[in-house]
Parts: sequence; C-alpha cells; structure tokens
Amino acid sequence: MTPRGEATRRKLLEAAEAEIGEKGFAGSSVASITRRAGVGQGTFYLYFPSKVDALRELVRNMGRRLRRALAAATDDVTDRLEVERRGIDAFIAFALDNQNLYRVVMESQFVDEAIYREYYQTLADAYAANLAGAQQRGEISAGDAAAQAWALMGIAHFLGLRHAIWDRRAPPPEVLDSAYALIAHGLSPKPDGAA
Amino acid sequence: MTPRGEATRRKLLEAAEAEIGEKGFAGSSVASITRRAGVGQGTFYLYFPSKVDALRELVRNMGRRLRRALAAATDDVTDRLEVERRGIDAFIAFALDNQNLYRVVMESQFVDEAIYREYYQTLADAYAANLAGAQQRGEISAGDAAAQAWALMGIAHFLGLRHAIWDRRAPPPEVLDSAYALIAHGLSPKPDGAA
Amino acid sequence: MTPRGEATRRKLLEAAEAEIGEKGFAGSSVASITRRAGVGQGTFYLYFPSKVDALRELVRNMGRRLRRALAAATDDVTDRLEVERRGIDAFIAFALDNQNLYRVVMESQFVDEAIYREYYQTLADAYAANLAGAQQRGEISAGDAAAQAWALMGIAHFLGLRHAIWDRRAPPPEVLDSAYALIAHGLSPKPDGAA
Amino acid sequence: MTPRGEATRRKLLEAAEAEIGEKGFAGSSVASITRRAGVGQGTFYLYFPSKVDALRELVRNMGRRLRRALAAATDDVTDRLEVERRGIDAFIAFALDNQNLYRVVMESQFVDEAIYREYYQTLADAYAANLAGAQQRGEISAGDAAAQAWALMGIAHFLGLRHAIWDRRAPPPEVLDSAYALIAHGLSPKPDGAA
DNA sequence: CATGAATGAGGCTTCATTCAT
DNA sequence: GATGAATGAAGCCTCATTCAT
Repeated sequence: MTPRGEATRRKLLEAAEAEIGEKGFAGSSVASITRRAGVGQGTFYLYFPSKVDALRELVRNMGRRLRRALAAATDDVTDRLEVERRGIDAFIAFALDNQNLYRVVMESQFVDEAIYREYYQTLADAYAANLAGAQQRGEISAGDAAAQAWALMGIAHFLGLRHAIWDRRAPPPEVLDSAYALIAHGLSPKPDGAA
Repeated sequence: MTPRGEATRRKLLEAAEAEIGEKGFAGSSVASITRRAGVGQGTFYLYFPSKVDALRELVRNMGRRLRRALAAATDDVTDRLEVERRGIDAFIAFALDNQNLYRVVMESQFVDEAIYREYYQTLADAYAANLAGAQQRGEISAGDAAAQAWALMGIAHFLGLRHAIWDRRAPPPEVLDSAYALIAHGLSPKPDGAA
Repeated sequence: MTPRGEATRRKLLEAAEAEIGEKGFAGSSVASITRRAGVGQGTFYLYFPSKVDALRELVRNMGRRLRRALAAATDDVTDRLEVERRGIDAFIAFALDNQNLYRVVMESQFVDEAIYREYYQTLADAYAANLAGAQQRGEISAGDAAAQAWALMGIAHFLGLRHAIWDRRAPPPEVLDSAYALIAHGLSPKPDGAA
Repeated sequence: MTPRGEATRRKLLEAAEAEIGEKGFAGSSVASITRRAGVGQGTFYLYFPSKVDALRELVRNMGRRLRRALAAATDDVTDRLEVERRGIDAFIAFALDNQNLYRVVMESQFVDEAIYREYYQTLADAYAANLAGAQQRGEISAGDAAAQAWALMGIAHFLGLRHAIWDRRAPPPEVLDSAYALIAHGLSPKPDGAA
C-alpha cells in the first residue's frame, strides 16, 4: 500500500470509529463514514472487505490501545493498590478520550460475537495474570484471579459508563475514593488467608 | 383490550424479546417477530406504535422484573453481606433465565439512549438507597453510596456476562467465593471510618 | 397465496420475461422489471427469493411451454416425416411468439448452468425417446437416437435463430423445404441398414 | 506499438477470453482480467477503449480462428461428404480447444448484437458459398444453400455443446456416425432433383 | 508504458410501516 | 381483531472508468 493509501485507510478508520461511536454500527452507514472521511463511497471497499470487517478492526484496535494505555499507566508502579488506582484512572482517562469506546465494543457483539468476547477475554487474561502474580507475592488476598479480574473490570466499566461516558467528565473525588476503598479493602491480604 | 388482545400482545412481546435477544434489535425484523409469535405482520402495529416502542417496553419490563427478583431475594434478609450474596445469586439466576437480558438492554442504547440510562439509573438508585441505609446503620463502610452501587452492579454484571451468558451456567464456587470475599471486605465497616 | 397475489406474481413473471428477453439478464434490473409490472420494487421479493430464482422459473416455464407446444403439434400425427415437419413448424411458431426464448435460455447458462442444461437435456431426452420408437418401427434409419435428437434440435434452433428471431418472420418456403428435405433424406430408413 | 506493448495486449486478450469464458461477460470484471493478465488495472484501457470493445475483438478473433481452422481442415479435400465430416471434426476439435468459445460468443449478443450476428452470418455465408458450389457441381442435392448451411451449423453447434463443452471430450463414435449419416443422406443428390 | 488509487453510478435486497379486506 | 400484500426508502457492495504519478 502506498503512503497515500495508508493515509486514506487511516482516515476511513477514524471516520468509522466516530460514526459508529455516535450512531452505533447499525445506525451508521458506509456512506456516512466515507462522507465524513471525505472520500468516495467505493473507496471504503478498497481498504475493508465489508462494513463488518471495519468494525472488527476497530474493536481490535481499541483493545490494543486500551491495553497499551493501561500497561503504560501501571508499568513502573510497585505498590499493588497503587496499580489498581492508576489502572482505574487510566481507564477513565481512556474512556474520556474515546467516547466511542463503549458503543463500538458493545455493538460488536451483535455483529461478530467472537470479536466481542476476544476483546474482554484478552483484557481479562492479562489482568488475571497480573493479579495472580500479586497473590503469590502476598500483595493481595488469595482467590480466583480470573474472578477478581472480571469483578474489577466490572467496577471500572460501570464507573466509566456513569461518569466518563454519560457525564463526560472524570468521576468526582468522593466517587473515586469510594471505589478505591472498595477495591483496596476488597483485595487487601487477610492475615489468616480467610477468603 | 379484550383478553384475546392481551394474549396476542403478550405473545408479541415474548417473541420480540426472544428475537431481539438472539439477533439484536437491528438484526431482528418485525416480520420475524410476528412470524415467531404466529400472528400476521400487521398485527404488530395494533399493539405497538413502532418497533422501537416495543423495545422500550421490553427494557422497562426487564428492569421491573429484575428489580422485583432482586427485591424478593433480599427482602427478608437482615445481615448486610448476606444481602449482597443473595443479590448476586439472584442476578445470576435472572440472567440464566433471561439469556436475552444483556443483548436487549445493551442494544437499547443505540435505539433510545434515554431508556437505557433509565434502566441502569433506576437500578442504581434503588441500590444506592439500600446501601445508604446500611451505612447509616453502620453495617457497611461509609462512602458515596451511589459509587458503591455502581461498582457492585459492575461486579455482578461482568460475573453474569462471563458465566451466565457466555458459559450459560452459574459461576463455579471458587469464582463466587472470590467475588463474595471482594465485596465483603470491600464493604466491611472500618473501625475508625477510614475509607 | 391470494388471487391478488397470484395476479401480481404473474405480472412480475411476464415483465421479467419481457425485460430479460429484451436486455438480457445482466442488462435488466429488478427495478426495470417491477416498473414494467407496475408494482413497487420490494414486491418482487414477495414472490421470488432473488432475481436469479425468477430466471430459473422463467427457463423452466419456457421449457414446459415449448414441450407442450411441440407435443400438441405432433400428437395426432403418425407419419414420421410429418412429425418432424410439424415439429419444426411448431418450434418456429413458438419462437415467433416468444421472441425472448433464446435470450432468456441462453443467458441462463451464465447464471445457473444446471438450469440451462436441464432445459436442453429434458428436451433432448423426450425427443430421443420418440426417435428411438420410430427406429424400432422402422420409420427412420437406425442410429444413436440421442445423437439424432441433438442434431435435429440444432437444425431447428438455428433455423429459428436466423428467421424467427433475427428476421421476426417464418422462414421463406424454400428455406423450410430445404430443411425438410435434409431431415427427410437424412432420416429415411436405408434398405440395407447402411448408415 | 512496441513489441512489449504487443505482448501486454495479447496477455490481456487471453486473460479476457479465459475470464469471460469462465464467468461470462457480466460475471467477469476488468479487475479480474487485469489481475489474471498480471498487469495493472489501468493498463487495460491503454489497449481497449472499453470492456465491450475487448469482447468485440474477442468474438471477431474467435470467428477468424474458427474459420481458419475449418478451412485448413477441408482445404485439400475433394469429396464433398468428406468435407462435411472433416468440418464437423474440426469444429469439435476447435471447441475442445476453446472451451470458452460458446460462452464468449453467446454472451456477445447481450452486449453488442451486431457482433454476434456478424459472427454467425460470416460463418454461414462462407459455408453457403461452398455448398452452392457443390450443388452446381452436382455433389449435393439442390436447395437453398443458406438454409443448408444454417442447418448444418446447427448440427455441429449442438454436437459441440453436448460433447465438447459439457462432456469435455469428443463425441463417441456412434454419435459421430449417426451425425455423419444424417448429413450424408440429408445432402446426397437426388436422381431427379426431388427436394 | 504502466500503475493502482479513487470515484460515483447503479444494482440487489431488506424492512418498517400502511391499508384494504 | 387480524391479516398479508404492497411499498419505497435506504443500505451494502461492485465495477467500469479516470487520472496523477
């Protein structure tokens, strides 16, 4: 692909993300996407076999970007609870920056359930691996790491939905503090290993 | 409305729930719904002004049924942590019984964002009111009750997605135990009220 | 299907035959067909799963009608050569009445080769069976009946193309006579069975 | 045109013949043709004003090649029936070698009826001229030479369709013999000139 | 000579909705 | 109450053709 082609492809992907984020996959049309991208309608099919394929790529992209953002935010942190805090913060920031994240990901389940599951499963696996390590180091309470991961993802997800998406701003401090506290105590290692 | 009419209406609503749950709102058609309901295509419009209205009613119904199920499961319980446990269990049971819950609710956001928000907000408000009471009685740690409610809803939601919806069975005991533990410690009242 | 529906279906089929006959399958559009039939575009799909299916039905119809016409024209004739003569005449008459016959049948091969073969094979089989009977009765020369059938079909086909389709009128007498003669002598039984 | 250009042009024509032969004119695309030819899409228009023009040239080519093959096969033959036999054989051989012959020629009628008629008319004219000569020399029965030509073309055409195209092999001997016999007796001069 | 990116018209098909029966 | 035939707007996608490089 020529550089010009690459640019066009990028424009299309950005337009698709915006359109689908705003109107949903079913509500957006290839015509609206190409119009927004400023290219002809046929051009879309030079870069994507179908509208569905573009969504697939979008979801994979978002997953990658989100994981990268989360990793970057927690990379150099050693204190486990701080990791969680930073993770939440980074996720909220990502959702604020990517208002279309939720809608794009959510509607993917109606289009290609596999890609939707892959998105969450990949996230959960990475998260669970982290938590398993922390458990072994005694930094957090023992338990099923995957279960913990999904639960914590749930907290972040709903926090993000309520504040980053609906209110379009970061959660107020008292909300964040309550969430942090719930997680901190929920995970803190128990003296005698009582679950 | 005559009893016969009521029956037709109910058949249509059930068919709509099943179709939309399976194929999503965009993927289902009025024709497929009426076919499944065993009535003529025009009959649909005797009972619903539009396809969107049927979805709206479906979401409201589901919210009502879910809240009723949760209330019933926790009504007579006094121990706060037991309430949470029962709540989770009831939610999982509800999702197992209503495989279409997630898809119907999720796709409603692309059709009528207000109804989608209403669904979660109503749930969250009721939950938060409960938690606020528990806080005042010193049964759980102080904090922003709404934040706690959304976080706990998030946990239940993702637990349900992963197990009730994807695996179509209740989460295994170790998963449930890990979730319970996280919630129990996450909410347990702190001696000195430290968040 | 209600009588009204039947009428609509018939109108569509007639319009399709005319359109495809004039412009070819690829050259005609569902829109042009429904326009000619005087119905809405969507109505087409109430009666045919796809444009291709309509063509398939058209080809089958034509085959049936042609075979019926040929049978009717030769039913009560005993003299074998007279049968051939009448067959040719009937075929020419049919082609004159069904100017679209050739184009509809020919283009079907690009759309569904099976239906195209079926058309000719069915015709050939019936023809060959007739000829085999005539051979046994000693009315025509021995030989591979199928080969004779295909050859005779070829004669009729090209006669029809040249005159019924291109010139839109019956072949002049001298042409018919030459064709009859070729067939008559070509088939006349040989005294000593010499091929 | 440079030799390189000539080569490209030939590659394109060959690719077009193959593609159109396989998928039909409507089913093939300029893109698929250039892909098969191994050249860029735009290159096509360096050598042909349009897709239709390429088909036109293809049909003319085929006609020329076929006539050349037929002439070569019968050039040095004096016995009239032998000419016919050789003609049939050569036609079958040509069709076996040019599986796309039928499809290319047949679909040309939907694209440019004139070229389609020209193809057959040219063939028929040459054939009729030959037959007229034979008639004058008393080698075959009198009659409308054009009618005879079209009838014989029809025989060859259907023989070729049934065996060379559908079965992809030469007709079995008994089929050929039956066809030869039909033609031989069909054309053999009658003592008293009775048609 | 050659390329391949870009275009927009046009085709097939689906579907929510209406309405006469 | 119920039906199902009819509609036309709208969407996805293909493709011949053009053109800047």
